[in-house]
Amino acid sequence: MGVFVCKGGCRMVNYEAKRIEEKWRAHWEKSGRDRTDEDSKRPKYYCLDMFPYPSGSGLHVGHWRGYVLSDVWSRYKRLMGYEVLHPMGWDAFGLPAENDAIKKRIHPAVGTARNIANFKGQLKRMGAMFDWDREMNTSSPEYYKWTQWIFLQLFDMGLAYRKEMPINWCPSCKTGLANEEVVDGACERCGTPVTKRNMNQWMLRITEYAERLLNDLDLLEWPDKVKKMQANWIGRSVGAELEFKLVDLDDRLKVFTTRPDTLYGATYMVLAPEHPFVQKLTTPEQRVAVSEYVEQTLAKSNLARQQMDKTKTGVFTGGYALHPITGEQIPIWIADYVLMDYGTGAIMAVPAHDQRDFEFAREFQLPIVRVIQTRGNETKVTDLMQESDTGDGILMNSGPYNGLTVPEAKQKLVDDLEAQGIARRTVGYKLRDWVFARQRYWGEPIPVVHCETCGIVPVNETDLPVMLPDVERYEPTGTGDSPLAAIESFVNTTCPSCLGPAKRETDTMPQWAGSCWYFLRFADPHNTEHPFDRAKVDAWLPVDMYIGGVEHAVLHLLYARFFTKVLYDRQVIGFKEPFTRLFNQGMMTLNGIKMSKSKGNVVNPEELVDKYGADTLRMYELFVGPPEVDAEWNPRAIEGVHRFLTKTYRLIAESAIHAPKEESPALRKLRHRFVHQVTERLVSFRFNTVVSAFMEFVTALSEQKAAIDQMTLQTLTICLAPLAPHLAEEVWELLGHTGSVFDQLWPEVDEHDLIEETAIVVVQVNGKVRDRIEIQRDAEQAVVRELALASSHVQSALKEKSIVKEIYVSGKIFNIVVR
RNA sequence: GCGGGUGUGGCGGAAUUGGCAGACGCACCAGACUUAGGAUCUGGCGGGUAACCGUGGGGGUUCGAGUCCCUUCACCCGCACCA
Repeated sequence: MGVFVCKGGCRMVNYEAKRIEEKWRAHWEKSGRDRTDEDSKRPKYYCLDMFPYPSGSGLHVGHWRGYVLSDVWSRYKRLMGYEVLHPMGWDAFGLPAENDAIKKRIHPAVGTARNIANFKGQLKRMGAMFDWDREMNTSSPEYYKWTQWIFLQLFDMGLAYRKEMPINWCPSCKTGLANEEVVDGACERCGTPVTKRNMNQWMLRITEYAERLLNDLDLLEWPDKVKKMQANWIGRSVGAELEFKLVDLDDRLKVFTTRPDTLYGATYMVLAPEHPFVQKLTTPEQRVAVSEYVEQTLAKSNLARQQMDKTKTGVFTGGYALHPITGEQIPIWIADYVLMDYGTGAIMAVPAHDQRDFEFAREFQLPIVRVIQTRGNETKVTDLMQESDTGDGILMNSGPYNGLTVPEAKQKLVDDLEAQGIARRTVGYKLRDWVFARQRYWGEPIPVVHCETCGIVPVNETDLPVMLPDVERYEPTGTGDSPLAAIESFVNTTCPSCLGPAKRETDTMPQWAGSCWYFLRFADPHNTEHPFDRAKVDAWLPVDMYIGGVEHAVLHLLYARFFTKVLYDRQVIGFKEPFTRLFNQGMMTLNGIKMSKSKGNVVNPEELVDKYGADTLRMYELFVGPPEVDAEWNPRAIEGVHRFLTKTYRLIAESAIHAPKEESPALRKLRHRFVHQVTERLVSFRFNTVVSAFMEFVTALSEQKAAIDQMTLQTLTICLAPLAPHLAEEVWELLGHTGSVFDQLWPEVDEHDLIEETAIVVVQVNGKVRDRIEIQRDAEQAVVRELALASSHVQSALKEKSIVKEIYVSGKIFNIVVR
């Protein structure tokens, strides 16, 4: 124990964080303290961090936040008697490594390995109890073999398919993107505006799972915000497909609508410019205008199509449809506000009751017919409408349906049209199938071959993994081919089916692929025969607590849920949802902006660990604010936490020597109140207030005149252990124990010790505090009243007033109402 | 536009079910110990001389509102022509 002599000659214990932390880290490593025991009789608890992409820039204090949180939680659960699985691994496929490879001519595997070593060292210095024996890396063949295996299952189930279609294309990353990766019309990674490109693509049929992905959100203890974001993204809407006959054509036009009740208000139709009917509907007079408009639309980037002021544009095709009931002719237009990949790519436009249709109708002087009489809107002169009216009401201008309510009309109209075979109830989703191929090098090769005679043939399971070959140049070709296409030894192969010559698929999987199932692999990370042993996975999963940033709300979290459901259907696992509970930690900001290397505003944890120790930084990360809220880094405030730990260390170290066995009743009360408070705040994830509870307790202890007893010191140490594990182990040893503090159990609270005999009652007059009086807890109201009225402060407030009413909240407040 | 969130001292933030607003920490001020203090310890610290006033603004319910209701403003996040 370090001791220094202060000015006055007193000897003081010195808190040597660095020495203590190195000592215990070595200790834990040697004893295997952090390894998860498969044979433990304790109940299981799986606490998982969203595993990191090992970037070159390492960790900053913002990254620490989530890892500290999960570690505190894991250690707390350990002390609560659970066998905790708290693993860590690397989401190691991805563009930065590849871009680095292009720039520096280092193989991505080399750069990635170096970054991983760096990350791992940093995480170890944090003192987190990761079970490093389970470490894994999505870019290793041992792992991606099974990612490819899962792809084969998807293929076999018909959930992976190829389709020629215009997809989102990032000209800078030179690859296709999923819908989820396009933010405000730009590439999520690099911010480059995304364009459309027609490509033959691997897709995953995630839409097939839309309904279950939506419904099963109910099973999850996730932040409402995230559930809403997913629900919103899936975007379920109930409606109907209606068929319209076309004038002079044999075909029927299908439209999707959620408002079949407004059928009589349909004054025109709109097709997406890409709609297959456009050609045949267009009359010779309109041909030029139409093809010009179609060309224009296709040339527009997504960004332009979205962000351009929403002035409606469009062209009349010259064609007409027939109203299914009245037989009236309805002109058919094309406009880019109708999207080809939603619904049927065609709509019936009801300008009176849809704002977009209204704007379009105004722009092109198309008729507007009100068919719903809404409350407070008595006008029947539809030309006077200033905007569409989407309110509820009674049908009008709708022939036999007049007088029905909106829900009645929806029901009856669809029933009637259904009877004629020209309507069908359907559900539409905003969710699109997942573009699951990237034209880049550093990813899992998609394990199929293209055979001239057999077509697309999956690689035999026994031939997995399809190894990612070494290449000379990593640059994307930009032609839509991945760099793998240039490697003949990779491309040329034999067909697993007919054994004839065939070519390998050269696209790779998107970065999300590996993270779609890594949480399963952690239960059995070294299995070479299977992706994992089902019994192990079913025993550990689902993840009890999943901690990570909210930025994955619809990307990773939706994809991982989809994979889980597929594997459940495939009977590879026995549960439908991967993550029971989710917690999103807030970001760390500096000068109000998100901390990041690229913005040049990172705070390096290494220096802080050197100066104060990891325990101080851990605790400060918690103290900085509510864990779910963004927090501004305050370089000074960490001092306060460090002072607290120094004080705590001294208090325990110095008290340890002469600590009596017997505890005083006062300390016993103090201790129980503390444990109660800290536990309550911990379980409700109010970690910032957990830290203040410690501060208050230690201050109260240091104000004690009597020596602090052993029980109190032990309790303090155990409670502190999840937050400051190194310090706790050290003082646990100083208190004379030999084992790890993490083999102890979290202290229990005796409710009896929380009850105080006396209470302070606030005396108010007309709601204003006038005095405080001490009473026996069970004092009768009459006694309290007498004491309250005896107070001189109260008396002066009562002067020349008469008492109207008295309210007594037992042991808390006595309020006298006067006039 | 739609959906969600947040507004409390100089700052970060506390405040079970409506019941003492400002816990805890930072910064600041004063003092102690010191050759010295960017160490440590003690005290103070919303505004106002006071009565009182104070949780973005206005209104309401209540004996009592940061907390509930209505209204309004500001900022943040998500979605965004999804028929």
